Amino acid sequence: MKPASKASSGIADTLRASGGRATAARMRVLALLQAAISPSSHSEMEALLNKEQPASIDRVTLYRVLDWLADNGFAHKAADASGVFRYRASTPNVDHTEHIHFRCTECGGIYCVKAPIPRTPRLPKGFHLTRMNLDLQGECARCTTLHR
Amino acid sequence: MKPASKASSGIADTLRASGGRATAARMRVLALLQAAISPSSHSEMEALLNKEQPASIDRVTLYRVLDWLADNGFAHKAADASGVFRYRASTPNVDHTEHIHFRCTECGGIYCVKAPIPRTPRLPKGFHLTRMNLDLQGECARCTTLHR
DNA sequence: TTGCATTTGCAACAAAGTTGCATTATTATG
DNA sequence: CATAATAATGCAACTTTGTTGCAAATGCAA
Repeated sequence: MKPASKASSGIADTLRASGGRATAARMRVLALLQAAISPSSHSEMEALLNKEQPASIDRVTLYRVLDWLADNGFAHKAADASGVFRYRASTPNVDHTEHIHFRCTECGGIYCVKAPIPRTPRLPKGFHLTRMNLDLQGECARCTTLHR
Repeated sequence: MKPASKASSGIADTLRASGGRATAARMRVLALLQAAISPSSHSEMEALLNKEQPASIDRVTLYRVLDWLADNGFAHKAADASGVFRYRASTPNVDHTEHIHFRCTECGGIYCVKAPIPRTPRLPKGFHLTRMNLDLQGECARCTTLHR
């Protein structure tokens, strides 16, 4: 038998797998992100959390939890059309390094696009490339329909 | 003869054409936007303006001028990846949409790279692409030599 | 040149996000 | 199970970015 330090509730193990700790805040926030139908802002998450349990997670902690989730591949973070960051649970078991992302400027959602990565352009002598990023922007299907 | 109210310096007439007034602030800001190689933020514009003439345009006025230019079709306004609004002249002297930019992470310089733009990837149904941006980062030739 | 609406500058405010630090909670280890 | 190490949290204060109301200045038409 394998007792496991605390509760091995799936999400907890997943979080621990990244080297970090499986805290109550992280699990609640990730669960909410996974249940959300569209990318959520910090203030929206805060409202949600306070609704299900008043004065639950500190403002700053929520910022840090969201960023931690994004930094560790559990969520995507992107600014929406009005410049506010929105977070969205990422699809597990998908490697995001080898494909292109489409960013909806309306809702901030990030979608994977099946397309070949363009080959590295030739640079003038002496220039050294360390990062190349193809950024697609526009309006996603959901926002297009909702919007009109 | 047609004396024209004040100075008919091209830009002034263009601005007046939209029904608004051709003020000093609007002309300076539009000129700077047109000269800029990449979209500029409010704070960048403010720094530029103060460099060429200290304490020249009020912070709030600059916000209003930029928004007025955007609202009247002289500029485009969009939030960048970090959530800050950036403005770019809508009819710049040089068209920067058809080539790629290389940003030096050392000196911040931006260089135009002659390289073919990758062809537009196929998107899922309902998705609308409005901007595609290939972002190259690294060290420019000058910094590479200086640095080592 | 004058009248008047439009712009500007100023002050104050608001929202979004960050930082430093003391306290608390998680987890590995004995 | 106890506990020490350290990672995460809460709190207060702060920064940056953007907005609003209003009096004073300016542009423009007549």
